[in-house]
Amino acid sequence: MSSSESDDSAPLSALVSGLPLLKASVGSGSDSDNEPLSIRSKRESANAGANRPDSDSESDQPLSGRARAPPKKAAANGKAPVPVAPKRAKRAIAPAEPKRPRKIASAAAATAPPKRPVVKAEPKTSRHKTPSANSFVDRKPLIKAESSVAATSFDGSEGSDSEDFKWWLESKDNTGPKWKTLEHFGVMFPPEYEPHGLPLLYRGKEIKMHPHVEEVATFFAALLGSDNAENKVFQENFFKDFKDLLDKHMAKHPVKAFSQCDFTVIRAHLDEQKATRKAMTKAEKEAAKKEKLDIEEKYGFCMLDGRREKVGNFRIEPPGLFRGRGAHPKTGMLKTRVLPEQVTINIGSDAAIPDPPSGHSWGKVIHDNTVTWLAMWKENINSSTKYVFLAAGSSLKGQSDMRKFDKARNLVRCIDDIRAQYTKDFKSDVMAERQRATALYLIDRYALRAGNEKGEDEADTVGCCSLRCEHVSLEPPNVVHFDFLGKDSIRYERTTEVDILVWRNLRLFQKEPKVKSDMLFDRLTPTSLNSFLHTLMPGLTAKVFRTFNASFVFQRQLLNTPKVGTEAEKILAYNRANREVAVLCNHQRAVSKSFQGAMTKIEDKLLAVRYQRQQLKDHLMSIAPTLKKLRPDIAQKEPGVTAKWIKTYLLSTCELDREKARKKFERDNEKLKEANEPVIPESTLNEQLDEINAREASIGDGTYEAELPVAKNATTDKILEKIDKLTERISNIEVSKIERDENKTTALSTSKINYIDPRISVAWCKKNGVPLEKIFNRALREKFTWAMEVDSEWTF
DNA sequence: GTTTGCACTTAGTACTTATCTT
DNA sequence: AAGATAAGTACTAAGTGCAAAC
Repeated sequence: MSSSESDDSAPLSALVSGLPLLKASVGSGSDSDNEPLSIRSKRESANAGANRPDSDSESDQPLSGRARAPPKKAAANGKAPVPVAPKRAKRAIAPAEPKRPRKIASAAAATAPPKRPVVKAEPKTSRHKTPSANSFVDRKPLIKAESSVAATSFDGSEGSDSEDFKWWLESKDNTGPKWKTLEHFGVMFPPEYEPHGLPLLYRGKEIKMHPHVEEVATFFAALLGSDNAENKVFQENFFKDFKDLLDKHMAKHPVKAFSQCDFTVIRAHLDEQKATRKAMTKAEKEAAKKEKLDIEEKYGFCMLDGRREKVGNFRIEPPGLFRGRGAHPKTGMLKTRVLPEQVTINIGSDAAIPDPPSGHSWGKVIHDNTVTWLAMWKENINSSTKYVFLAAGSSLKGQSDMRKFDKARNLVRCIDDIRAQYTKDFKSDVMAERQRATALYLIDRYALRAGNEKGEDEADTVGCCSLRCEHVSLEPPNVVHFDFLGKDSIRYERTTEVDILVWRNLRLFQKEPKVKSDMLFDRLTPTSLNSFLHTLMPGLTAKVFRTFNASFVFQRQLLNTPKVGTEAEKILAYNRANREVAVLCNHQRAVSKSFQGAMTKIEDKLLAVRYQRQQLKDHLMSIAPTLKKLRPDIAQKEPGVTAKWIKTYLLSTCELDREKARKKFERDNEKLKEANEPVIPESTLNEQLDEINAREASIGDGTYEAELPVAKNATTDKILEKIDKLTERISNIEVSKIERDENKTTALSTSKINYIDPRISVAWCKKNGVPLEKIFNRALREKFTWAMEVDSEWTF
């Protein structure tokens, strides 16, 4: 069980051994490391050597009774016939009305004084000034007046842009209103559906559809060939909604079965449209681009406390088929069109209320400055709320982002105590405490999510608190195998060694009479866990551990950056550190369709270079066999470069060379023609082709003598030099191959955007003289403006 | 204490644009 | 200059966590 045994399994080995704290080659595991690590490694070794009397049998006694307590929620997957109250089912069925008036903009302030000071004006739903009538906007120059869309916009000439405003220099707590004044242009609606009039084929017969029906058929046609369209549940849900529409709008239609529906006519039309769009002229493309920019100029910005700030998702989500992830029971259902009447606008009480689309009115207009959203509507699938927020680079988002990282950074100081606490609680006599401690260990070490309870009408995914016995299998003496679907139905699979007490606890929590579909931590909920965490550090919740560990691991991994090295090498080290974090957080992505092809290409390239090196080695051995003593590598055979491979390779070069010769011939002649000069006769090309053909024949019968990649009379030194060059190329290709393979399923962006404190990266850039643009794209630089001023010595 | 609603963060994917190869 | 590939963006689903309502 020595931790060293996992070192052979590549850079990510530390995870296998169970440590989010990866083994940095710099000061790995030594107490010279940062404070928190040293404590942790001490605990690590203490636990490893712990020779604690096996008291499980004793502690089982008082606990087993509690363990028998029925799980809060039985398996949602229907595997277990445990009687379960359909907890939230009614939520989905229940109509939206009557809604409890939990928050009425004006009344709330009067009746129950909220904790945060709320500045609210009375609703002014009726007051409809047009934005252009607004004095504020009036004073602005009409920019882009020629535009069809935006006659006015917040162009930044008044007030200041958010980027000039260094909010992070002012200390600001999280209490109080989120803004004082707020002006914006509302939301943008998707275009109305334009019927194409093309039929559905039912049992081969054309059926022209009502536009409302046709629209939905077209949604499905667009997905033909995708995984969604192949998914049974998706098909069923789609078809039910589709059929309802058919029944509603088209009397006596023959459509009965999905299997008889053929959407290919519509699909062909969609493909055609796509091709047309692709084939647009440059001017047309420019015009479309400009139109898009104009829209963004108008809706894409708002004025918040007099500053111009970017709005995030100002477009109302268009109708379509709900693409729930994983085994979502509602996937494929029709997501209906959102009308202005369903949209609530949140705006400053003194601001002009944006015009709803003509002939429509807003559902509600409120003036709630305790929230950050500009508009809101309810979506019909899960009746969840959709919001229009400011963009990631805005001051509001930036402030909460900074608070998030500061909180995680706070944990650096508390983590030793917290770990000591939960380690102690592994042995608690109180079942709930033992479960809590064990769960916290998993959250801390493996960056698991809290794991809130989920409904019957959602995909069956879990986090730490909602783990079921079936998700964890144990192997003596202390090996744990996790296998479950987490957020977005991404599989979490990991085999690891844990603290022996954790292992015994997990065994205890799984004990009969529990069955595999029972909750592992039946005495624990995210709420109870979080309220316990609050007692350890203000504001501490389960998710903070993810942020903390991600940033902490990242900073530690960056110690591997070579002190002397090229920029590329440093960036490589940076990306490796990033990847460690991504693996820790289980940030995955689908393997791209082109991956295998690209991989094969790299392998071919690698073999081709190896072949060259083999040729040189062979040559050296023949002209200077004694070199073998000095350079034993010369005698080594290149792996993969077999006689069979060589033959195939050489033959493939013939084909390529023929193609090259033809192309060159054509190109040259075209040029000559243009210059009115005599063209090269076809016979010249034929001579070249004949040569290649002859080569091909000699390869075929084995008489071919391959050309050396060096001059015939090259000295041994020259050849050795060339070999070394090839060796470097080979190792470069191999590294890129490994990188590519490791990145195949790992997404680095999520951790970079959400988990890694940007100040670590900024400090690293300053320290290593790497320009920030090399690691943060424009969006990230905008998002993290608040982090830019730290110096090179800043630490998380 | 439990349930529900709400607000906000986190997440992967589909599409678009920029850059590299050939 | 086109096609391939990588990088970046837009989109929206799916989480967390707080607090009001019951």
